[in-house]
Amino acid sequence: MTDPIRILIVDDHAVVRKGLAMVLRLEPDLDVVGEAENGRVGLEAALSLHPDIALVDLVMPEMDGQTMALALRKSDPKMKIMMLTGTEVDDRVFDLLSVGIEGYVFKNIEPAELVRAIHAVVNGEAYLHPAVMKKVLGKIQPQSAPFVLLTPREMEILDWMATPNTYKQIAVQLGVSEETVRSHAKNILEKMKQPNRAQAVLSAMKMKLLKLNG
Amino acid sequence: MTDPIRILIVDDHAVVRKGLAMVLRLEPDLDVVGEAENGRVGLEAALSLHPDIALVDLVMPEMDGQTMALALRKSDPKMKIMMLTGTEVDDRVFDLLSVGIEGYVFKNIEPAELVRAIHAVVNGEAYLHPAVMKKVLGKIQPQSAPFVLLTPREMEILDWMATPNTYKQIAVQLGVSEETVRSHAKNILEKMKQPNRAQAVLSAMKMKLLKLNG
DNA sequence: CCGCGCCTCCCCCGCGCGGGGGATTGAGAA
DNA sequence: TTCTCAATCCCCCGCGCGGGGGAGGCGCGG
Repeated sequence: MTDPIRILIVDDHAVVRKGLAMVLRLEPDLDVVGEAENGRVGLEAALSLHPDIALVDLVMPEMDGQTMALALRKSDPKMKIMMLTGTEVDDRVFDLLSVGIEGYVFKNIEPAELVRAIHAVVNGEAYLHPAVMKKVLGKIQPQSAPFVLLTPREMEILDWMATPNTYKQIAVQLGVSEETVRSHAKNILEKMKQPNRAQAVLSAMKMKLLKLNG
Repeated sequence: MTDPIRILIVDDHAVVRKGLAMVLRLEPDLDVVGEAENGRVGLEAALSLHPDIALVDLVMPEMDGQTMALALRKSDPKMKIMMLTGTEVDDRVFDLLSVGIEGYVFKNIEPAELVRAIHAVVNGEAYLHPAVMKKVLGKIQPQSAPFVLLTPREMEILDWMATPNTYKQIAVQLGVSEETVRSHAKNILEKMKQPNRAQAVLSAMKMKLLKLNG
């Protein structure tokens, strides 16, 4: 067997901390190495204790979980972070997830489930509560609002407009005159109601007409 | 108690179908109402049987799971779909998820976990295998934005560069001179090695320095 | 047949912008 | 203290680009 998983618990409610610690200590391969009552203290504890994973409450005095997670990400990008919250799931989860946390669970989670979640996260996977996952899925699905008023040729030009090429260079690539490209570009800008090339490309990407190849 | 959950199993391997059916029938609140050996047959079965959820294998002859899921989505958007696959997780999962399935599990899943997944999905939640979830998360937080060579002020200017505002207008907004903004912009372009404002913004978005607010 | 949309090409104008210089201040590191 | 660097401001130049105009050919549907 490998070393036990070192866990730091950060929550402003002592009863929650104690409860979590008790549950987790029942597992032989889990080791609660520290507790903290807010983000500021939790951050210090995390940086000195170097746990494998930090269970962090979202709402706390002094420094909230998101702020702490952000700071922790910068200081120690490898440390896993699992966020603990109530049961509300609003759009702020995306801000949270964009911080780069690996786990997101609710406080009413089943102990066995939490243990599994911790293992998953420490193993480099990610664990989100299904309700949160649903929201995330909904975000990547919304997909293709097919607002295509552009002709095929204009779509092609639009693709090229997302490149560093000047209209003259695009014209060479397409084997037409620069004036033709500029003419298409003008029509595109007008149709999309965008003031310039940069905004047109940005707008196109937002409405999924273009995909960022990267 | 409510009625049992009606399940349709679609897999080209009889042994998998039988195995799944056997495991699921052990649960009193689960009811396997049908089996099918490929997407085409599965689609017909789904539309006639109206199960609560369809467990669908990804790779099948005649019609694969993704095609079936897509067709099923159009015919009966409320029916839940859980995709079953091997253990490979490549970028095609995003095509799959964009179809709008609610579940994505591997065939080597623990029976108890599968049961929980089915319940979660039928309850309107979503269930993804942690490895898949990790990939999805990586998509919305492609994470580790280490490439921050920009100063805070430059980041601020970069944000504004993603707007239709001219440098002069940005300067007014920030309460500084146009020359200052242009100076920052020049430094940004040089640091990012981008030829112009449009490419800088695009590039910034690709490396997630900027997020498309939409 | 005739109109209409699409693609092609052309001209002019003015300004936003990229790229090249440089200067000053203040904060923080060496 | 000295030196670096972020942040501020200034000048000049040339070109890419947005916006305005117009025109001809071609295919397609009424």
